[in-house]
Amino acid sequence: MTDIITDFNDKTIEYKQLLNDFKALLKKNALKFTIQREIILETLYNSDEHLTPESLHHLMQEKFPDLKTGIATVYRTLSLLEDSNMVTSLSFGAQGKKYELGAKHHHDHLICTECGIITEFVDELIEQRQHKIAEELGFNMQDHSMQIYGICKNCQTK
Amino acid sequence: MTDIITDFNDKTIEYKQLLNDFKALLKKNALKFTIQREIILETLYNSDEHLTPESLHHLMQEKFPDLKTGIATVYRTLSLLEDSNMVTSLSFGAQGKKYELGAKHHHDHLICTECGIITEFVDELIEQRQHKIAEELGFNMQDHSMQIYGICKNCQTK
DNA sequence: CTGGATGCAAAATCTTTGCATGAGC
DNA sequence: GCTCATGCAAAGATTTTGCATCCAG
Repeated sequence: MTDIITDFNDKTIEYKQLLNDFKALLKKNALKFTIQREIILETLYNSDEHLTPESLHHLMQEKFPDLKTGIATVYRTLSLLEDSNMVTSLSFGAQGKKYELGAKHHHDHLICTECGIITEFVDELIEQRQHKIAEELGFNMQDHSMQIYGICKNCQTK
Repeated sequence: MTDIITDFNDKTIEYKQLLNDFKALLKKNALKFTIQREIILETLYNSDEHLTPESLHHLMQEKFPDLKTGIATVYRTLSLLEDSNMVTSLSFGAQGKKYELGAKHHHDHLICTECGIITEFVDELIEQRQHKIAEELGFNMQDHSMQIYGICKNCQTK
């Protein structure tokens, strides 16, 4: 029943496929595939962090200094991706929203409040219950996010 | 097993006690108990909604038109309360953060990504699994937070 | 070619801060 | 009385928008 995954190397979706999905989405809506949009998608894909519009913009400028993308384009593309459920936004404590690609494999977080280490896990039973709850309350579930806070084994012995 | 709570009438903490906690907190930090701070706490307590700074400010002005509290005071007090863990903030799709009193009974959130409405629930099975997972991974669990995102019944029919 | 996309800068929001005044303690 | 809190307005941040130009299809 339990299915705990603690490493993050097996991305579930290939970039190629992701890119194709994006292109299909654009075509379907008579929108255009631009180099800026591609780079935004790629940067999101290659980052394991949750990015703010600003940090995403910054990463893009680092990696592609020649192409000076405007921050407005980043905002516009993130909205587009969010509206079509390709990325999700979250915001913890601090100001501003953070975005991540929804296509990466799903996982929850176990966060040590001492040392900050983050362990990822998935529990099938919880996943199922979440769907059930959403259903019972009439929600069309799209996503979820869960964090457990505690003190990790290592920090307990200090 | 399932224990879904969608209404909010069994507040676990009396307002008196909450107020005392707040006063103790202030005293401990050599801060002052002001009428504005009291009204902010009371408004949070009497609201079943998750409030933005602006909506909180609005409610206060409705109920206490004589006392014209500045929005800056609302922001300052919310920061104070959040720093001392008396309130927690959440932020979903839309812009801006929403605050709620942390002293109310424990619950998780179901958030509509269309209209932003937040429904609360508790599921015993999930609570148990969380403890179990933390244990299995050697964590000493302290707390958790969970949000399910989706589209609410109402928005689905639009 | 044509309509959507971009960059830029201005505008609109949202949040924080400085300062003079007012109020707990 | 001191010191912190408040309100106001100005300053900062963040996000959105208008518009001329550019470019994918």
